[in-house]
Amino acid sequence: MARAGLTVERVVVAGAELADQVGFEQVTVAAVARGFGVQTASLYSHVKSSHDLKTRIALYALEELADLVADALAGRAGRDALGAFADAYRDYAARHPGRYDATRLRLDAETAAASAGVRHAQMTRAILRGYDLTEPEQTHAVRMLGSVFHGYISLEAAGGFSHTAVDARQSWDWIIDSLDTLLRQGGARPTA
Amino acid sequence: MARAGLTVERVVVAGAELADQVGFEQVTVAAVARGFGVQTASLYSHVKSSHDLKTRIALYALEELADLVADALAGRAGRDALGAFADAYRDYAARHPGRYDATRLRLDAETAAASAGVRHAQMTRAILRGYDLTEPEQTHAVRMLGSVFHGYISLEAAGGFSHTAVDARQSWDWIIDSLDTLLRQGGARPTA
DNA sequence: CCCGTTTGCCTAAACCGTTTAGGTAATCCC
DNA sequence: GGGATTACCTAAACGGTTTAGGCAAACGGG
Repeated sequence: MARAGLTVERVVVAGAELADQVGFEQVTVAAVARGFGVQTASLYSHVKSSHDLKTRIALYALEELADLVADALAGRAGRDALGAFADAYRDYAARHPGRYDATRLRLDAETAAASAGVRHAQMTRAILRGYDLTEPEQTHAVRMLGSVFHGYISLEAAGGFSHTAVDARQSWDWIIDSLDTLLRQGGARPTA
Repeated sequence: MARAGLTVERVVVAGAELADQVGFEQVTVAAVARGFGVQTASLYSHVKSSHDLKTRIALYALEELADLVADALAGRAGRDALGAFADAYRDYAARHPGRYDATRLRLDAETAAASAGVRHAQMTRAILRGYDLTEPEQTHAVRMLGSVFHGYISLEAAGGFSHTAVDARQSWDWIIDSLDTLLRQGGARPTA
């Protein structure tokens, strides 16, 4: 019986590719097994469960994305860094929709703490260091940036912006410019 | 054989309640049937498929939320309206997590066009009329507001903000204040 | 009020994905 | 070359989905 040469890594990568093709939701132990021409039960030597498989795909995508973002950020600061940061996320979501979805899988606290999610948060804070914000404000700003990018990308992926004539790219740029403006003046703080 | 008196509406409402209890993902034709003490197959006279059930729950939640938002908005304008609008969403998500999740179900174009999603967009535009924005800017701003609220609520629900000491409510208020400030000055348009 | 129609719910059965248990054969290491 | 490990298998239970076909309750008209 010729072996397919499965390993956890190969299974996870195959799962990630499958996610991009058919959607993260549709990634199933059985479907991945079919891709390898192998019995479903055979994969259970490599992954504990369907949920385990999905979690591993999520962690993999999180790493991959963090690497790309780190690259995009190298040597940039201010509005330039903010734009590169945002574009890295948006590009990844466009190129790898399934993996990007995986990225949003709810992880339990300890798994999350050990994941590349931490690097994402660090990079966001690094960008904000280019602006002049007090401590609680910086946290608010981290949350705001996460919300905007995350929200925009989901809504765009869900087709939420395709009904209007205005180009999504223009809105994206306008939003980034606005955030930059806002952060430069220290956020809400203006009517002081 | 005593009839349970099922109708599409009762099935959908039961599905929505179940979603709030166990999560939208876990809503299944079989589970709803169990709730009625009825055979699974019986529900298929009322709902075409599992996907059809979920779509109907989504449309129901979208209507309900639009009604609440409309109420919250009545007689308000400016920062006041913006805050009430945002809080209506956040409250709904907190009170009915399953239904809020349903709200984000990917709908095909025609279903979306016939849904209460249209009212949501109209209300967002109504708020923005209180600020002085040119036409393309208004569309950008609609997208930005949608992104922020949507993104923030998802991230908060996913537990993304629970690792830091800073209170989520404070961030929320800071973000709304910031958006208000930003919109009052016309968005990105600063260095003119 | 009774008969025909509609409709609400049923049983049966096929299909698919998940998961566990236990087995066999290929490969690795000494 | 032999013993341990690894990769993959078969078998089987379980649960959700969905279709087909049936019976009985409710309903409306004569």
